[in-house]
Amino acid sequence: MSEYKSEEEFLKNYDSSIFEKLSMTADILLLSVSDQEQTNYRKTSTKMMSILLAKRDDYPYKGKWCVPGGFLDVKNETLEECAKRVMKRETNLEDIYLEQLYTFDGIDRDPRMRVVSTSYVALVDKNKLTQKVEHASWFDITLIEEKDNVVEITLDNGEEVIRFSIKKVLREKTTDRYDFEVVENDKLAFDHAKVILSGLERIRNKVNYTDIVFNMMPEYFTLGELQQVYEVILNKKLLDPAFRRIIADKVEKTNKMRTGGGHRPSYLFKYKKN
Amino acid sequence: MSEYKSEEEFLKNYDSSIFEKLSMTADILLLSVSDQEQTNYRKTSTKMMSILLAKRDDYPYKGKWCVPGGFLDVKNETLEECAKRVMKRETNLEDIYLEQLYTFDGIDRDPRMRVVSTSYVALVDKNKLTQKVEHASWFDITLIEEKDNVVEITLDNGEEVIRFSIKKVLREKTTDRYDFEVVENDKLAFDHAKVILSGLERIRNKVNYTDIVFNMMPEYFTLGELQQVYEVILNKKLLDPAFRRIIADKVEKTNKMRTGGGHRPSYLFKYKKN
DNA sequence: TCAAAAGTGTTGGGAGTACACCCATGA
DNA sequence: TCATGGGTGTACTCCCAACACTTTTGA
Repeated sequence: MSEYKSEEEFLKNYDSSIFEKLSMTADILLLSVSDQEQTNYRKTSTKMMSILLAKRDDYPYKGKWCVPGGFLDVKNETLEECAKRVMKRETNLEDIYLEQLYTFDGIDRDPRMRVVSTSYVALVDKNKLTQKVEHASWFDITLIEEKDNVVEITLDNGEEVIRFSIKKVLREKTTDRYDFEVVENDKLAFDHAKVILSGLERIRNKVNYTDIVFNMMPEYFTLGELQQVYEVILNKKLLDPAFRRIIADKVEKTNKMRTGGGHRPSYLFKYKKN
Repeated sequence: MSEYKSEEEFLKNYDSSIFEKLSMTADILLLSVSDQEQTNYRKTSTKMMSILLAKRDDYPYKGKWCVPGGFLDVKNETLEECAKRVMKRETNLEDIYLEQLYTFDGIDRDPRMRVVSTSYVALVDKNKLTQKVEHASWFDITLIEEKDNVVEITLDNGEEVIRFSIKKVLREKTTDRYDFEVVENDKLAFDHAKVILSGLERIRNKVNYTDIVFNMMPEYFTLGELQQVYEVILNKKLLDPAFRRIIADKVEKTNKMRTGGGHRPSYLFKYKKN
């Protein structure tokens, strides 16, 4: 910032290229957990991660899907306020978990002008969603990590399937950071393939040392349901006794029970706020 | 982003308030570890974290200190390229550790116009710095966490002392996130007090589960020196045997030794790249 | 009756904590 | 000589993985 040594010099440069057609967007990676229908009356429904995507019908990305976002109103809002406004518009929800993810840019990100995008991750309990969202739809996420650092992601909303793969290239050894290179992607606009993977990894990393999952849970839940959410985020099966011990002091047993599952009923728990 | 349903509508809004006087900067939190002189010939020099600040002599922050930064050249560079350019300008260093920290904004951040700033943390081994930097100076950092979630930070470059304090207000329980409220600050421009604390916390969090410290180390170092760097970042004393076991497989013993310390000489180690 | 899930107890290994101890140096 | 830091061994604690086991339900 010390480029401008005086007010005069600053004003002289005021209309130079730093102001030229720059705009910002806040993009929201809205994640939740969905229930898959089960045929066997005994089985509990399995869960999947899901993401809200919006279908674009504007030039130049007509027909492509993207993470919901909106342009920053430069005069009137902060980036986070912008993110909340987009959330409200897309889901009619307020006061949900929102966390800044990363600021993505790239000179050719948008062919129309220079756009820098700050992305946010939002987590919701899908049951809270009442209104049917227009031009948007929830996609179930399947994520497969292959051995050569290639990640295959499949998004499925029941009607359309989006597939893309990303190669993780080691960028820096000391902190184990990777650059994401999109290998294949035909249906996602912008660099949203990268945004999605970043967000999923962020949540996965936070699961083990925070209580972040409770933002995706309803008020009352069984320990089995909670465990399933952990499992779907971590993408691996957990052992029941270990899991129960670990989350024991994070939850509070209620006297409510869930019956009707063709098996022993389970107590409902809620998040202990201490 | 689905605000613009068609190209026409998009173009109609092209010159609306989203383009009005928006600019971005990349700000660099350049951190290192300094050696304090020791009077006793036996004692090893103690270390402190240190930060590079630039003195502003431009309106409206004349006389204040700030984290070095520069405006994004909208047409020609990415934010990260901008950060690297600033690094090069301030320190003449290239290829050092650089990590995006957070995108700070706030409508009134800069009184002249709307500026959104993406901050980066850079780590260096101070010995690599050859050139004397103009208008900039290294400050030793003292950080005291008080019990009521107030953090006192003192920056000292030998001539001038900058003191500020920040209150950490719980923003969100599940992931233990805090908002920073600057309680007191007279000598730092913009919101750089917050930027500094964010960066210090980021590094501290990463110390335990990454090899990030090695970015601040010279090629050869003793285990005592390495331990001191861990201690100064974590702000607590570590036990020797435990520390040695933990970092044992991250370092490689060389046959070089450091003598002349008034005590048993120590082997020099280097980072094991595996 | 029995498959499925709820829920508990026990054991062992690996990681970190704490402490005790010896080694080598140079003013 | 001795304060100072370099360096190692060991015993203890705690957490978590793994496994075995019992309980309860509804078609």
